[in-house]
Amino acid sequence: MTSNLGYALLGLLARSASTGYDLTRRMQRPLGWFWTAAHSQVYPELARLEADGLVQHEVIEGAGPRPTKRFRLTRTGRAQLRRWAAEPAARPPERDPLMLKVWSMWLLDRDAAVALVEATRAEHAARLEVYAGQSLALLQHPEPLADPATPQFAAWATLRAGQGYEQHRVAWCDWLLEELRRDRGSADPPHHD
Amino acid sequence: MTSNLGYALLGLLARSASTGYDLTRRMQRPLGWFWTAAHSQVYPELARLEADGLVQHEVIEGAGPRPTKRFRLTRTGRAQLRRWAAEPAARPPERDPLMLKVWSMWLLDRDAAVALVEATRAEHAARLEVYAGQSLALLQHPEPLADPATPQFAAWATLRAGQGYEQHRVAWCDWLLEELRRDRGSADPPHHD
DNA sequence: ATCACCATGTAAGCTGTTACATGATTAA
DNA sequence: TTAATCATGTAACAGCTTACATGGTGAT
Repeated sequence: MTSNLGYALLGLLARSASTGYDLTRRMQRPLGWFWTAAHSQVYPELARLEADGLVQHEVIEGAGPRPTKRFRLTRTGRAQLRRWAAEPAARPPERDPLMLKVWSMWLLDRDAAVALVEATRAEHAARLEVYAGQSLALLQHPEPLADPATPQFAAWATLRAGQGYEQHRVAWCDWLLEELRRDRGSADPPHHD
Repeated sequence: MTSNLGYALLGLLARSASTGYDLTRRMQRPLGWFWTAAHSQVYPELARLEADGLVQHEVIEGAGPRPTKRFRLTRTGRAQLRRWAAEPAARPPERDPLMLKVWSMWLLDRDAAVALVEATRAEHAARLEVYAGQSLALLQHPEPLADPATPQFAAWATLRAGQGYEQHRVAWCDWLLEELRRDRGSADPPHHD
């Protein structure tokens, strides 16, 4: 019954115990490259995980107006995380807002289409640079990257996937720009409103 | 105020007028490769679009127990679709269940990890074949593919993106499998529960 | 003095999924 | 006669986003 968000939190807690606040921060990067959550989602989910016996908290001294809780994985939680990680992942229903726009791109004149694709390309290229920095940081300690049983290896694998994705998007943008620019004949859109 | 789903429907109606039922079917393929919706979402959305003056319906003869409605784009709807298509697309918060599993893959023994990645690779390779078939179908009429002002060109561009994406995923799986298999020393997972 | 950071929660609203509901026509 | 297809809707629920709410400590 545990949700994807729940497993994201378990995955963070398997690395180290944290407060809800800290988990929210750790969700931003690098986990946030492929799964995000706001704190308003994190706190109720932690309560659910605790009700299911997958995590436990102890109250520690902290700065907030309410008691500060440090959560850690239980043995049950760790076992369930392992079981879930081994099951094949369900393909998510892809929802790509850019492709939705491209789907209706035939209504645009060439300049508008080119501008859209160029803006997209720039965003993906920028993300690639962020990943390159992250990559350098990981390569500072290359030993664990060779061992699939380390969390560093897992982070490395997801980063590689992110880089591959961005490279594919940049290449696609370049292809599309070439196609759009090759077309010199029909600069007019099909209908003007 | 129109949602992505609304623009998906407008994008379909810009190609041809349809009933809600037919729009639901047309959402499956090829639009469904990057945006899906169930009929329970389509009907209320069509009502909203009509309230906003972006689509209009006429009642036609049909098979259902209720009046059958054929929807078409209004001039306002077409103009709004064009405006929206030209604006840069917001990057969606990426949510990739596979990467979530990979993030916790360091808890698995090598065989389980390999099995997971192999299953993933097979799925992406299968999708590539589907796209290849779609590609052949589009290439039966190659003329409009050279003209960015045709809906065929737009469909072609999204298909190209889909192919690039699947290729990148397959390549990433192959890289990861190699990494996992190269590691012969630490076949044991870090903790057994 | 004001802002950022630590820290935890609730509430309202939107999007999307699954299930419920109806009923005619056509093909196996 | 049984199932698939055409055809349209509602309801319940899950997940996520945005906003509301509180209050202490340390830096500028």
